[in-house]
Amino acid sequence: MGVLTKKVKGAEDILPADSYKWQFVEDVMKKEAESYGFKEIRTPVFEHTMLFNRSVGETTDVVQKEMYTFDTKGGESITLRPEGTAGAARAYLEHALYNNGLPVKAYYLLTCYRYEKAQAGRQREFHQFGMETYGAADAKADAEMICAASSIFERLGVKNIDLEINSIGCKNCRKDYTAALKNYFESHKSELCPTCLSRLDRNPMRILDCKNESCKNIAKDAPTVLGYICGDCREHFEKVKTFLDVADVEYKVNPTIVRGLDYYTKTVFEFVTDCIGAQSTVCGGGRYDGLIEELGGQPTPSLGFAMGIERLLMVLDAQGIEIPKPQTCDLYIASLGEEAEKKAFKFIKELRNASLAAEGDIVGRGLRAQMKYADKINAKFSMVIGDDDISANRASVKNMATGEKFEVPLDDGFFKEFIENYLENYQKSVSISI
RNA sequence: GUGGGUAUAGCUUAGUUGGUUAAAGCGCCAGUUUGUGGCACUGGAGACCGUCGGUUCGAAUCCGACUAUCCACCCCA
Repeated sequence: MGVLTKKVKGAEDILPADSYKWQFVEDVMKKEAESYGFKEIRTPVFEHTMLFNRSVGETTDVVQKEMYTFDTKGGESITLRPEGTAGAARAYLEHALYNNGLPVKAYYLLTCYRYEKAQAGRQREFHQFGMETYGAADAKADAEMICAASSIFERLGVKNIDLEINSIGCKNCRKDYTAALKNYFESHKSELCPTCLSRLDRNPMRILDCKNESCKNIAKDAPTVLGYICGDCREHFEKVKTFLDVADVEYKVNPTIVRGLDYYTKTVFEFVTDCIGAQSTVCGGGRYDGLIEELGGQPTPSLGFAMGIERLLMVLDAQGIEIPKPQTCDLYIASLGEEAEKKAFKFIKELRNASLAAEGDIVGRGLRAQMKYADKINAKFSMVIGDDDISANRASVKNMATGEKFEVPLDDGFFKEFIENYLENYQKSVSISI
């Protein structure tokens, strides 16, 4: 297969046979976000490279080795977004959204780009759903954010997904903690893996996240953040937990959760599962009180999360959760004979004008094959028009699920009879619900 | 960036110690006598067996390289 018919590594096609699954989960997400008072924000796929350097963090892996960065003909450095928070924060500042009153609540559904080695649950182009709140310092905002993520899983029927939370403190207490950690790991330097050795200077908190057995062993007895965070941060964290309890959201405190993007402060959380392979984090987020200020705005306590849609779909698949297939065709009209073909074509057009989904033969098949096609596309009703029917001014409509047949007139009375007597009853009997 | 696995029709796979025109199921198309789908039956299309090279009288099968893909490390959603 040549390069012309080969997709780029790490990219995926979402095919017609599967797109309904995406539409379904996206719809659940949108509805959920909107019920929490969030409105959609859409930002460009690319931003100035500096925006990500500044917000995601110069020392992070994402910025250092995973960004799709290029120079434009005008000499600007542009980067395809590796995540959604930076662009949303930029738009918040650029358009002074705070002037509409705080808090500002926004959600997004977008593609992200990271140049990583593709594997299960990790692609170079992937989709995220995310929610962001700006200008809310209270722990209730944290709890609300976590509730929103949690209820999306709940509505989709996801089981065995664990919420893990932690607090990594504010800028001040993190300084003390980082120093204590560094001190601790210095004394175990010889037992650390090479990667962790390099982390020791840059960002010792990441050592806690290492999967290497020896490092894990040392990390086990390392001082925990929770022992170092200041009074305010501690109080904030306690309040988050209290409100999660009030909302009946189950969680586990995991002191080793360290998010990989620099902007996080205080509350951090992840939803993890063991059913989709090594990339087990389906949703991650937290508070980023310093971000807006870092980008040049007024100090604005903010928070958010992002959910990987591919990973979420993998979870649904692994847990055997079936997404209802939409029944898209209301009426398939099969036709036999020249006059009948014209009549069918006209009817189909009129049904579509009335916003119904109608189809007919467009490849020149025989009656039997037309019926097979009607069955294949899962049409609700089918109808056969022959030249005889035109002179008789009657034709039969068939309910494809039950096989029942009904006579309908072939003139203007058709629409009234078909829509009112059959289609509406059918709709009621199936009653599609989310 | 480091490892490991896999590569045969659109999909899932079979192919015996190397031996003629490379199988099957699903899917697709057409038919099974007059104008009605699902079931069943019949037939058909569809594969340079990932690529290049080597061993051999002979390679889908053995060897090598490359490429693609998958999984894991790492990182993150």
